[in-house]
Amino acid sequence: MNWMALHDALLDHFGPQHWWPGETPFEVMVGAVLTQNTAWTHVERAISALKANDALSVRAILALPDTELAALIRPAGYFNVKTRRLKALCQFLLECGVAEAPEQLAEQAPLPELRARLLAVHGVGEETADSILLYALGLPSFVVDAYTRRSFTRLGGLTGDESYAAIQRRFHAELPADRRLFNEFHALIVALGKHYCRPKPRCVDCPLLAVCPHAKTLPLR
DNA sequence: AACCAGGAGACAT
DNA sequence: ATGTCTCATGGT
Repeated sequence: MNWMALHDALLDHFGPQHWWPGETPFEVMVGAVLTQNTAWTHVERAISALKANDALSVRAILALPDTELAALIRPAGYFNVKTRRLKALCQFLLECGVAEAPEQLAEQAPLPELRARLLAVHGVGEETADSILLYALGLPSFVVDAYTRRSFTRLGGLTGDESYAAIQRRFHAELPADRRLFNEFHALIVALGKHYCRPKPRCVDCPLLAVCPHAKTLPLR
């Protein structure tokens, strides 16, 4: 199948997704950690709580006692784990000298090095690193998530057992390194996943099957 | 009432 | 390198 054609079909079907839902680059970074294996609606409450307590900044988060930070982000789940991860991320930004303007992290190194430095931060795995690179810093690093693997497996573009790195290489090979394209495509894939590629699919009559001729014969898993 | 959500780390194999 | 367990709230 043609991956660019799939993007166009998705855009036509679902319309622009306006991702990432967040007002500032730092808010996007925090959201990237909080949404790990968690529904976005829960993350919104946690971020609202942080805002309501003037805690949505690098220094404010680092200044909060763990128990207080955990209480604020409680609705996002895994609050003890995410408390440590948020602090590790903020500590990293502080040490980079971008505590007041986290978006300036993008000026400090080329994309591959930035990615490696993010991956070295506790609690920042591949998807979180790429989410930060793409949606907070505006750099063309494709985000691969559970929906991406499920949707493309079901549409016939992947076998389903590829590693994260292998899937990302595939996207980078199939598409021009355009940050706006990567932004919209990933968001559209999530929209597709939510509607048609849940673990237990309710509706298998996906209107996008026309773009992916092999999809009809694929087992749903 | 089980199942799941825009994962990552620790640990064993 | 790859597989399994844990972390936790709140929707459907």
